[in-house]
Amino acid sequence: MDTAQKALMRFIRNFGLHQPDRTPCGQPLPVSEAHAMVEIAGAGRIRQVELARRLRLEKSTVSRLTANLVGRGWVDREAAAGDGRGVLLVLTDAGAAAAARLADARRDRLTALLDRIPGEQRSAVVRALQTLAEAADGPS
Amino acid sequence: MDTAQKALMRFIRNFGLHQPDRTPCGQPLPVSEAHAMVEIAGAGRIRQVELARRLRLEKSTVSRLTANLVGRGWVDREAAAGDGRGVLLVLTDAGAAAAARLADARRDRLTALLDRIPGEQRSAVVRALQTLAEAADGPS
DNA sequence: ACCATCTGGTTGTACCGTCGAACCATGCAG
DNA sequence: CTGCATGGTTCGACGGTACAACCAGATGGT
Repeated sequence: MDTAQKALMRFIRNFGLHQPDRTPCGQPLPVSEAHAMVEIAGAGRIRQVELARRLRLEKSTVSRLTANLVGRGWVDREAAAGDGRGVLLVLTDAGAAAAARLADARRDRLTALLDRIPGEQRSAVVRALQTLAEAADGPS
Repeated sequence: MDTAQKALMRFIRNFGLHQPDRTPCGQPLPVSEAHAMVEIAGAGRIRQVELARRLRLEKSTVSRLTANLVGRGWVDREAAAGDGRGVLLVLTDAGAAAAARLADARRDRLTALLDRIPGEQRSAVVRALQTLAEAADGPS
């Protein structure tokens, strides 16, 4: 459908998905780091390679990403038990607090968006988003 | 809603909106240029400043973007009639052909995505996308 | 035990994409 | 004509990603 095409592009631009650093939170946080924080917070303890898989990023990218988060004092690297190569990522206390703040900011932003949608359509839109995410889950 | 949050993030990652150069078309085209091509093709003849407004980008960004497109031989710059400052962007013949090819590739990709959605939900999802784009249209 | 291979990470290089600031030229209002 | 606003360009900086080269630890076959 052609209208879907335009709608998606319009959403991307309007919502600012194009703009690298427009993460609305206390500190202007790079988007990729925000995504990583969500994943680490959700997993509690996660292998770097697994994080790369979930974010669909190269291991080199994730390595650098992780270095940034460690630099912020939000993440600790631990040696993976039973595998001398692996690195386990864990949130520090500061990291957990930051993750909570980020979740708040993100929720605010999304709430603001959804508030502009008539109530009777809102749940349909949320469901559609889930469907879309699901559909995009498989191979490319 | 928290589920909407996760769905959106999942969609962003799964669909590869994070990855700068994953434009599926004949030539590996930078995403921003693809967006610009759509807009120019749609308008036929557009002021650079207006393009910036529609893409929600800085004029400096659009200036470079335009230079790239001109470099590809896809766009001509014309002087705006009645305003010595303005620049009018117009597609060349090659540019129009490229725009058509891009539209095809984009449609293919989106079709592939929508094909993974059960038929009875598909139209709802498309409508929801439009609603979302609409909602994200206003001030941030 | 040993070597080849695989796997997880790191570092180097390159590129895209964006912004803000400084700057220039043109238009416009008083 | 002076001062301000507007459209564009150029400069420098940085985020974000990929690929390739490399290293270290794991694994499996002989």
